[in-house]
Parts: sequence; C-alpha cells; structure tokens
Amino acid sequence: MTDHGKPTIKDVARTAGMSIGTVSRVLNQHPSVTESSRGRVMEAVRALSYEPNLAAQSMRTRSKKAIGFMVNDIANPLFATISRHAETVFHEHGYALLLANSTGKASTEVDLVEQFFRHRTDAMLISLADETNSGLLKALKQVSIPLVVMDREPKGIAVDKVMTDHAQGMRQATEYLIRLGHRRIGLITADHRISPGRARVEGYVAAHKAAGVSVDPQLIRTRSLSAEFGLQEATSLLTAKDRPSALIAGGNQTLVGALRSIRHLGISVPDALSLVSCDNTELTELAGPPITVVWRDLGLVGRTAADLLLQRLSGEESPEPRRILLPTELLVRQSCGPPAA
Amino acid sequence: MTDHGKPTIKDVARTAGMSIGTVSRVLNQHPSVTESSRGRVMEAVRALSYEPNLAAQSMRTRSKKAIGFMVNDIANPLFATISRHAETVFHEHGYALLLANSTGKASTEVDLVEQFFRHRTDAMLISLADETNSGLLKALKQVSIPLVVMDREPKGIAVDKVMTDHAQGMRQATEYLIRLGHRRIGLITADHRISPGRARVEGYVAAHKAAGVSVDPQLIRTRSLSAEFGLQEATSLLTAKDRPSALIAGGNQTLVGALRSIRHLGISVPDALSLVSCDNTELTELAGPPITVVWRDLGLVGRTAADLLLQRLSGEESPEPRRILLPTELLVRQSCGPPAA
DNA sequence: TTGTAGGCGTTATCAA
DNA sequence: TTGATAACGCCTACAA
Repeated sequence: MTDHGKPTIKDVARTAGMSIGTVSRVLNQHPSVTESSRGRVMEAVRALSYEPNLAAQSMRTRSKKAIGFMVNDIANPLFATISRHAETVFHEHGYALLLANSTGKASTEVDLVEQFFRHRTDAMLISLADETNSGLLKALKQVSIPLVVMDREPKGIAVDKVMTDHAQGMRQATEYLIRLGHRRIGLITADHRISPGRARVEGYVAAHKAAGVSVDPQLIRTRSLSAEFGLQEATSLLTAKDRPSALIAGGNQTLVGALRSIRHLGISVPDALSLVSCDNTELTELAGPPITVVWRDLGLVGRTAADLLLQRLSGEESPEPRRILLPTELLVRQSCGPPAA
Repeated sequence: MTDHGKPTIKDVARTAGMSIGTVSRVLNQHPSVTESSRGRVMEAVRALSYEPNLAAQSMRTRSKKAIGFMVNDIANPLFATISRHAETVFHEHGYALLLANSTGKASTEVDLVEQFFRHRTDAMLISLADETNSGLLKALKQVSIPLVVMDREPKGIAVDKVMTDHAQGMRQATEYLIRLGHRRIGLITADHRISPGRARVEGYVAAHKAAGVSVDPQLIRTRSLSAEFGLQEATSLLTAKDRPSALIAGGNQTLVGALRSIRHLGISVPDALSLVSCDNTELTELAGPPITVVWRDLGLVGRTAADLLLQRLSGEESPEPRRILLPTELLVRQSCGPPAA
C-alpha cells in the first residue's frame, strides 16, 4: 500500500499472489484469464477496496473519461435543462462532465476550447455564441477530438450537430398569429451569425409570404438572444407609432426582457398585445397569462447530443458528420388573441 | 514529438538543447535557472506550442486542477446560478468544474462523491439532499480532500460551510405577513433533515411567538422542496376548510408547485391569498403579480463557496472548519395584501 | 545551475 | 494463461 492511502494495482497483485499483468487483465475483462485467477484477483480487489487510479489510466490510454460542456451561461434554463439530461447519459456511461460558461464571448470560447483540449477531455459538447467567428473556427479545427454542437452549423469543420427545426417552429407560430388576424408582428431574435437566428427569420418570412402578408423589416430585430436586447427592442417596437399587435420572442431570455418592457409600459397581454416565445420554461408556464410557446423537448436535445458523442467515442459510427433535426410544436396557451380593434 | 501530435517536455528539451530537468524547472518557476536558459526554453515552448499533459502532471502531483460540484439538479435555477458564479471563480484560478446531478437520492450522492474521489478531484463543492444520512456522512468522512457544503450542516465531519440566514429571512417574511393582518399562514418547506428546513420553521415560529400569534401545526408542511410536494401541500392547505390567508413557499420549486395549485384552484393573488417565496428567480420577478421573496445574493453564495475552497486548496487558511453566514433581505413586491375579509 | 535517473499507477507487448 | 518489463509524460531528489 502506498503512503497515499490508496492501494495500487501492485498491492492487489501482491495480496492475490499474482502478477500485476494478470490483475490488469482481470480488471479490463481480457479473455485470457482463468476463472480461478479472476476469482482470486476480485477477492483481493474487494478486500483492499481497490480502485484504479484514473490519472494513471488516463496517461496510458489518453482517455480521461470526461467530456467538456461549454455554453453561454448555465444559468440560462435552456442550457441548464439540456446539460442536466446530457449529464445523466454521460454518467451512465462512466463519463464526467466538465462545465464551462463562455458568457458568449468568442475569445473566451477559444480559451475554453483550448482548456478542454489541454485537460484532455475525450470530447466536447458546445454551443457557440457566433458560429462564423474565424478565430473560433480555427481553434475548433485544431481540436482533434469528437465535437458535437447544438443548434449551430459552423462551416468547414467536421462536427456532429443536434439541430432543432426553428424555421418550422417559427413558421407555425407566425401562421397562428396571422390566422388570429395579426398583420404587424414583431420578432426579436438572434442574427445571422447563429443558425437559430437565420432559421427563425426564414420561418417568419415564409409564413408571411404564404399568407400573402407583406413583411415590414422594421418589425424584425435581430442581434442577440439576451434579456437586455429583448428589453431594448421590445420597448422600441412597442413605443413606435405603428406598433405591432403581436410580438414573438426568439428565446427564453428575450422573453424575460420583453416581459420587463411590457410590464414597464403597462401593456396588457393578450388584450393589447399577443405574445409568443420560444422554448418552454417555468416562466412561460406560470406567467400571468401563461405564454404560448414554440415548444421542443429540451431533454431530448441533451440526450441526443450525449448519444451522438458516445457513439462517436465508441467508434461505432460512420466517420461522416451527422446532423440530427429535432421537431418543434406550437404549445398554445393564453397569451394570444385577435388584435385590438 | 510523439505520434499523438502533442509535443512533450522531452521535445521541448531537445529543441531547446537542454535537459528536461531544466525545462521542468523553467515551467514550474523554480528559482535555480539562469535567464538565458529560461529564454531558450520559453522560446522552444512557444515554437512547439507545448502544453503540459495534465494527466501526467496529475499523476505526479496528485492534483487534477478540477473541482467536483454536486447538486440536486442543475436545472433548478438556484443551483444553476450558484454554479455559474462558482465556475467563474474556479476558472480564473485554473480549475475546471466537474458537474454532477444527484437528483436528491442519497445513494446516488454516495456514488457521485466516490466517483469524484476516484477522479481525484482536488476538492468538492456540494449540496446534500439529506445531511443526516449516515451512509453519506460515512462516505464524506472517507473523502480526504477539502469539502465545502452549501446550506447544509452535516454533523461530525470537518467541512467548510456557506450558510444563509434562512431563519432570519423567514422570520422577516412571517412578521411582514402578520403585520398585514394574517393569522393563518401556511408554510411549505423542507424537513429537519436539511438545515434550511429547520431554520425556516424556526424563523416562522419565532415570528409568531414574538407577535403573540399562536401556531397551528397543521399549517406547517415539511418534507421536500420539490415542485411535486409544493403542489400537493398547497392544494391540501388551500382546499382545507379553515384555509390559510397567506402561503409561504420555502424554495423556488415549492413555488412552482404552489403556483400550479393556485392556478388550478383559480385563487387570485393577492386578493384571495398572499404569497411569499424564497429566492429570487425569473418567475418571481415576472409572474403576475410579481412575488415577494426572501432574497439573497446567489452569486455571492457561489463565489464565497469557491473562495473558501480555493483558500483551503492553497493551504493559507487555518485548519479549523469555517462557517460563513450570508444575510437575506425581504424583497417586497405585489403578491401580498391584507387577508380577505 | 544543470543533467541524470527513478518513480508515480497503468496498460500492453513479448516471452515463457 | 501468465509474468516480467517497457513505455506513457512529468517532477524531483541527487549528483555533477
């Protein structure tokens, strides 16, 4: 036994009366080992309550049994929910989750990606703040471990992607509002630098086109999914003279900002304004009134991403990058009505 | 250069024309090294863009530069917010955060603690589901690395604690409701197995005593901070014949459950029921009406816990366990009024 | 100040 | 099937 308290494989070998080679083989389920030696080894393992040293293992095998998970902000319920489900899957397979918040800064993202790499994580699961940033793309390309991105489509690098059909979701939401009679619908969401930003505008425009309603570009505000941007643009839209009769928030934080604005302006939902948000949260469910949302199964996003990563790690999968598209559903609640006369 | 792509200290030594001993000394800021050799080494490091292998380092030094963070459920905004701030501090100091969700099961907690230990994390930051569970306490005692717990006071083990003054917070909230005229105030919170459970009941009772108002034990429902329990007990309380005129939710998930119940029963807040919750979230801020809460600085909780851990790791601190008590504040919003006549 | 060499705990190769 | 032994990449006495 070492002076560090923990027994090593050597101790196991000694008390079992076998060589460390045999012990190692037993531990790694190598076929070439008799039942009797297996028994003696396992007994010694139990007696010493031996546990392999992961650091040593990792040095030999180059696998740390850990996965880097990088998001904008884990305090965002979107990422919190996804991470929770991904973590469950990872743990079931013996992987630990290394968490890092990028706060949406590209430079921080580069740092963190490199830090993960330095930590020798086996893979990374990430959500970039800007999928077009060249520095970041370069850093990602250097990384020679499996990569899965969520809701992003970085060009020129081979990664698996878990996407959501935001275009379809936004189209449904917009059609719903148009059907209710709305002709001026505000949209606040991310810009073209991330896939959901592009997709949502696309769905919004498509719904207008299909219904023969013209699109006023003034009503589309794209830059960020932050609460600050939501507040700012909602206020701008709702205080304009030809203000929209309906508003769509492109994300749960956008909604937080929009609600602050709406409350501040004293606007009543749905009487004076119809409201739709993206992604279900405690807030959308329990706000007064409950808010209609473009729903998706966030647990599924997390689990799917984790599965993709594990498949890639086990090498079972074909080498070409995969892209999985998850559906959305319009969850109608009480935040919408016909436009005020 | 190894065939694995990454240069090793040996490569650096070779291209610098020095021994690996010198390279190691330069890298670890050992004083005994001339300026000129330092220069040559650093140049080689840059040229190869060498980065030390953490696994190998960790095997030698027994530090993985990683901290285990275990909570009930990272999707709970309480833990999400705390973790976000703790993680920031850890990263600033070169530590990575290993995240694990226990889902509140003691057996899972034991597993995870052991898994962290096996992973050779340098320390753990945890929030136990049951601080009296003997199996868990035993596992914790076996762990020979620094431990910081949040809002828990496990007996008989030496850990640093970041506590919040929930007793004081609950006392203020209860006094506020009594002052408004309420005499029957429902309380839903955790039970005696975790410190906040004990503290909140204590504060609730103290406020009643001080005001000369008798306590009806029927109004105190303690078991869990889950949304399920919140829903169940709120419904039970609000449908009883002598139903309370005010309700206090002991946690953000309790509130979620309570709000579901309130909505289902069609009870109007604050007209027919006054409502207070613990901990500020998006929901309490933006619900209709905004909900009065026992507020605390969650970022401070996370940062304080991280600081405590880092101090312990750097060995600067005195060996005796520390206990830090953070204050609360009553944040009055629009969810309370005088009891309905 | 610098270099050499041993060892951290594994895994995996090669003989036996 | 088993055992001995050489890496893996790094740190650190110990010598020079």
